[in-house]
Amino acid sequence: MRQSILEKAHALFMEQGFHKTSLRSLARALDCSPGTIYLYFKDKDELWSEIQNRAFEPFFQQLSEAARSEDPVKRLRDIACAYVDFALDMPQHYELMFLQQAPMNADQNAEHWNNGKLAHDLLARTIQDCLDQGRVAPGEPELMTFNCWSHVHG
Amino acid sequence: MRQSILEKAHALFMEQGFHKTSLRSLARALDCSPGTIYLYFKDKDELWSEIQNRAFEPFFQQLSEAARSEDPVKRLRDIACAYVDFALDMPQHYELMFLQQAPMNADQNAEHWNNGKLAHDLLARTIQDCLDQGRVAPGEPELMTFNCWSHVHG
DNA sequence: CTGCATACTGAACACTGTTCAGCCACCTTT
DNA sequence: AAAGGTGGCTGAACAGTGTTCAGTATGCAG
Repeated sequence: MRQSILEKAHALFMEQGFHKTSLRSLARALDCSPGTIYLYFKDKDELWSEIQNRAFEPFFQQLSEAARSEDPVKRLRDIACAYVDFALDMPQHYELMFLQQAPMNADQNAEHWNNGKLAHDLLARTIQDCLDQGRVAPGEPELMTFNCWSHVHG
Repeated sequence: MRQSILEKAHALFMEQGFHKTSLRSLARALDCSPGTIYLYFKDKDELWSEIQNRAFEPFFQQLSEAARSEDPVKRLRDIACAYVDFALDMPQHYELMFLQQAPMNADQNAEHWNNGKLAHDLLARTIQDCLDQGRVAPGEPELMTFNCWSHVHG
């Protein structure tokens, strides 16, 4: 049941966005009552977080597969390419991850952010390596991570 | 009246965000009925757009004042500085403009986007000038505009 | 005093997320 | 076979939302 809720919700969120998808219509699409959803997710937000977090999983996987090279600079470049490839190859996933502006307010710093954080850490680590080897101009690592992130993202 | 709606809405949106601010509570804060708001704005979204667009006004002004230099490269740098200064000096405004993720879905390509577009154009023009003078590595102008934007933004 | 705009009201509609008493099928235990 | 739990699910109910619209008040022309 939990699984089928996740799948239907994924589909509906994707095609209608977060706010225009009501739990009632989701329940109707699943042939169950609205209350049922609350047996598996405490919130609409929690359901959303779960789905969004799952969307990050293949993303993170693709990024880490790309980051195999020994040379940290090349690794950085590979990650960037993987990032863009992912965004272009699976636009639905990408949209789900980022463009869908939704709650986020509640738990931007919460534990649900797993896979997103993993990806961020991967990038941060690579950059740190570059710095350690003196391969790029030195600077505040966290700041550079963000810079790279938003640079590729834009 | 229209003006006082805008002001109160601005305040409430800012301190509570878009979704947690109901038109009813806004009406209560203004000592008027919910219907009154609909005499001046056709939508909650339109009210929001209006406010967000107004928030861009001083931003654009600060940016264009910074962009006085003859040298396009220096101009580019000045714009970037002005951008960051604005974000740091007036964090409420900045938050209202960007971090508040709200409708946007409806009319991302609509006419309301005036001041935001002005700022974007200013940046695009400056970059074009840099290119024309061969002062930076050549590339797709629109893409570079976005790159710069997100780079400074991040 | 009458007519006519204008500015506003507030009840009503069709939704929303969320809760909770109660139901029903299943699995012990007696 | 009867009694008692127990977990999964229901659907009515609550409090709130954005939005609409018939109706009211106010002030200004003729």
